[in-house]
Amino acid sequence: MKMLSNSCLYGIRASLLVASMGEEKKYVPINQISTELGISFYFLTKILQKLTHHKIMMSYRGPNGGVALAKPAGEITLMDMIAAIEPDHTFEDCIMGLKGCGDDVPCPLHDQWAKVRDQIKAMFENTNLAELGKKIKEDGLRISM
Amino acid sequence: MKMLSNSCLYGIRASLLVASMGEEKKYVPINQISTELGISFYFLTKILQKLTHHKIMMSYRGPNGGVALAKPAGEITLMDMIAAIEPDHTFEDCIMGLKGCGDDVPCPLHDQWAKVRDQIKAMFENTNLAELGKKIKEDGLRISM
DNA sequence: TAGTTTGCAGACAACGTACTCCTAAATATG
DNA sequence: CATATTTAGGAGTACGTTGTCTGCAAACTA
Repeated sequence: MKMLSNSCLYGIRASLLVASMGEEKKYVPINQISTELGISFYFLTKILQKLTHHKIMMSYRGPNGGVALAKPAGEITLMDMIAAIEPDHTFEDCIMGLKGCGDDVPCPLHDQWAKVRDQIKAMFENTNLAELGKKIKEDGLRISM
Repeated sequence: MKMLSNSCLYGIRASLLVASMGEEKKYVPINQISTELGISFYFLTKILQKLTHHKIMMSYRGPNGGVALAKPAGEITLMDMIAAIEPDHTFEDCIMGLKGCGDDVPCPLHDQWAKVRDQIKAMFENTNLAELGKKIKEDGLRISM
């Protein structure tokens, strides 16, 4: 069950890696990120460009250049990332794909689905990069394969 | 947020329509289903073929032919439909797309996501066509656009 | 038997996502 | 200024899903 596109997943994992690098090294080269995460350099470049366009990251060209978070990690939610990378992604759709489905004219699964859907939405809205980064460091979790 | 492919959605809605037609008219022509639901006839034909191959539906050619449920609607769950139409669909994947993520080596979102994921899975496993069809009839809900 | 209705099967086109490659622009360093 | 490094941006490829079309097989009807 694929909730998010690969682009989105790659963007989140890359941001998490940058966030976990700490402050000492301001810009992280995309080449290094792609190598550590096992993601195509060319593809990752495109995705991170979207993030810089949306002011979630900032970039710098030339030697010692790369990308860095444009805001504190605690102020970047997963929902921000999704909105930047997959702008058409919505969390309102009917699970049966019916156009007019809603609280007033619900489809047969509407009530059950709306509850679950809202949980997912809340999960993305309430999780920020700092929180995730902390878990990665403290619990020894990983964002690479 | 698209949980199921269009093929799956079309298959479910078509089955629901057939189920709601009652017993008097044994076979329902695909042409009629596609017209009522606003789905491409050619495409729907392909999808329903998958269902007949999986013995969820049965078909009959020639005049007064069409498709019909091969079992009582109460014995066909949404999960059965998904398995037949989208055989590669799994409900185990990590939401971050990480390969080895699981209860033992969880990704930062694993615990939250596993709970939601299991709810979705249960929803598909515990809902059958009879139940949905009943709601459609009694509550005046619709499966067309 | 001939013609009509219906599903079956295979090929094909259109589209979006994923991914690759190449050139240009910016920046640092000698 | 020349060269190396690194992102930016546009073009192009690969593949799966969606959707279309055509010919064929089965079944009914006259």
